[in-house]
Amino acid sequence: MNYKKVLSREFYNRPAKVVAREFLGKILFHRTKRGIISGYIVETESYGGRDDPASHAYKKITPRNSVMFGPPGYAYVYLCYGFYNLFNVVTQEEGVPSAVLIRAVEPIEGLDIMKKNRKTDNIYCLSNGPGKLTQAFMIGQSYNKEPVFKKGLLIFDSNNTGFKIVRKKRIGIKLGAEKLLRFYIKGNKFVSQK
DNA sequence: GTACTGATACTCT
DNA sequence: GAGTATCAGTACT
Repeated sequence: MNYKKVLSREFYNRPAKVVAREFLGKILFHRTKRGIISGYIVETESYGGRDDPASHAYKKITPRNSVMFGPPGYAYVYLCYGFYNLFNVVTQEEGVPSAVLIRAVEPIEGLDIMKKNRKTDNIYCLSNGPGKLTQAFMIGQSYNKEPVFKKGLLIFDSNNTGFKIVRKKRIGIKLGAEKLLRFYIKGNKFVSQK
């Protein structure tokens, strides 16, 4: 597998919905002690801004959501329902709360590691959901507030562009659910929901 | 195939 | 104390 360049800080310094859209087809990459894990990003959701009631940063800054107010290109890992970590990347300039949730990934490398992490041999169940992909990729709380443009957890550019993008409603939220801020690759089998 | 439920722990009020 | 950006398992049709 050839990896092109790592996405720069500037890539993230744009509105979340733009980054969310451009994330599709890019490569999530994690260098771990057990080997390299990587996959194409096939599904994302955009959060943030003062006008988005579904965003954690909608009301005000708190210790938990403070990363979203920080500079772009940093990870925001959040524990949901007690045991699932959700992986976001902060976008837009410092002071503007916004982030992109990575919802699903198509595995490229590290299939064996993912299968062990997820305790299944079904490749379609390894990373087709936000909680699942953090398990498969071994992304935990320790990555919260860590940059994704250096070190071991990275997002690479790719020339995987031959696909159509579908825009849909976001999933699992109550407020702001009507906004079309979920993006996924049309026809991809690793998308969590159609 | 769809519908409902319980597990679980952390954050903010 | 209430709510939560989920998932897997079970019970149905």
